[in-house]
Amino acid sequence: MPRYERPIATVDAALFTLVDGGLTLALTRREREPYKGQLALFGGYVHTDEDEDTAATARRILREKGGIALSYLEQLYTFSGKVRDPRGWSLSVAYYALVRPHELQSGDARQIELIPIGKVPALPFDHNRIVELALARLRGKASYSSLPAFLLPPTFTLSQLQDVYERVLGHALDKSSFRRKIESQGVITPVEQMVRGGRHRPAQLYRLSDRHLAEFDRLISTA
Amino acid sequence: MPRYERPIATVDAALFTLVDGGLTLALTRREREPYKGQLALFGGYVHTDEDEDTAATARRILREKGGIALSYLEQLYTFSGKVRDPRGWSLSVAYYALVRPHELQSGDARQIELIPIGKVPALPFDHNRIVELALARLRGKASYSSLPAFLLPPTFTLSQLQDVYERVLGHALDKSSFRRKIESQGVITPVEQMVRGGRHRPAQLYRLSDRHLAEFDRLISTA
DNA sequence: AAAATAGTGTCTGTTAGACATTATCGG
DNA sequence: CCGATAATGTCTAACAGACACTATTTT
Repeated sequence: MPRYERPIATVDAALFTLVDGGLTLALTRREREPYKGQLALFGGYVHTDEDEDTAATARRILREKGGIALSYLEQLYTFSGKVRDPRGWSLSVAYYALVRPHELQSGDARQIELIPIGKVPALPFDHNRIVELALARLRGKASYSSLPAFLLPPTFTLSQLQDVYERVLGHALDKSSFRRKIESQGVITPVEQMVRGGRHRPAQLYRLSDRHLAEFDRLISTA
Repeated sequence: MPRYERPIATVDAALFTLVDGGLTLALTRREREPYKGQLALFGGYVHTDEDEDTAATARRILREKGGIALSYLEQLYTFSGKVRDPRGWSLSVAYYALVRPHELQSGDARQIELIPIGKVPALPFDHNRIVELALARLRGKASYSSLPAFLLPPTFTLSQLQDVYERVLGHALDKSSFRRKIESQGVITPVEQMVRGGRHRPAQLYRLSDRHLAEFDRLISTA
């Protein structure tokens, strides 16, 4: 048995969604010390009596604090050290998660604050580092996977899909190249329905071919 | 303050090197229970009084048990749960590391067992999962970065470099395409020296242009 | 000269990027 | 018919993969 004090073990989650089409971080006000009342990532202690593993901890915290159905959850990185938490040597297993906009409506609005990713304020602990890493991971995976589609409703048009990719990646994409790439990768399947709206040609609706994340054989064009 | 017991916090490291040109995993025999005497990854408790963070824990463990100078160290994933360790709810921050073959000579040979990656036996805890994930990460990064070069001496020929890439990736590469890719990415720099040996044309020696990992703008050919 | 490996050249099919064109809706 | 967005087509440059060929050493 160890002679050493066990570190504090917590889980933090960077939760992303779309608000008015823009990539948005969901934060919450801390209910306890330290930093009580401050805006921070969703986070909490590992409950060794009820959590199967740290992914379960993350899901429990988001369920308790927001009541949110996640479309994607992935472990990001584990942050650790003596100084990152005033309570002492700590270890935070960080996750990032995506939520579809219409799912977020069902969350407890009083416990969720939505901040556009360009306007994230200074956060307690090393939460700004976590957000930066989560964004980098999100952008990285967006360039070679179906990840951004998990921010959309179950069915969507190709224009909507291109728009989310552009929002996540942060730059414009060529329509023709984008469609070629997405269709050649077989990650989406047309559904028997069209969207009519506005005075223009109706758009084909699609869904993800697979409920899980699909990786492409090459990168999305960098335009 | 939490009402919950803190989980056990450990660090495990999958250490890779080359032996006779082949990718090899370095293991050690456990000095303590549980699984005392069994072959396992290098691992140990986080020492909150002396370790700056978990990367420092990993370096300390490898220093103590092997006396090894690492050429590369990267956090891999954090494994957690109630059942993975007989001592109780535990959390292992897993790392993987690369060592240059000539550096391994300086390690304590009695504490290191070298196993070709095709012949890794059943290991305690979830160490086989860690090894699999480490290999997958290593192979993934090999296809778009200078990572395999960290398994070579500071200077090397292009033939040696291609050989390590092939060993890590597990398949042959086209010589012409490989050289084009590597040289176009600017990750290596020729040094003022040639290697003469064998009855053939001497080879140009190179070194990495940067001490750090360099990523390519596209994948290495899949041949 | 022969053997062996280092290093270069060339052809071809595929793909990304740019951009133009056609299609189909609502009004 | 017009405005708007959906969807498709075309051209070109860049690149990967395959493979042939040349270069320089030792024996």
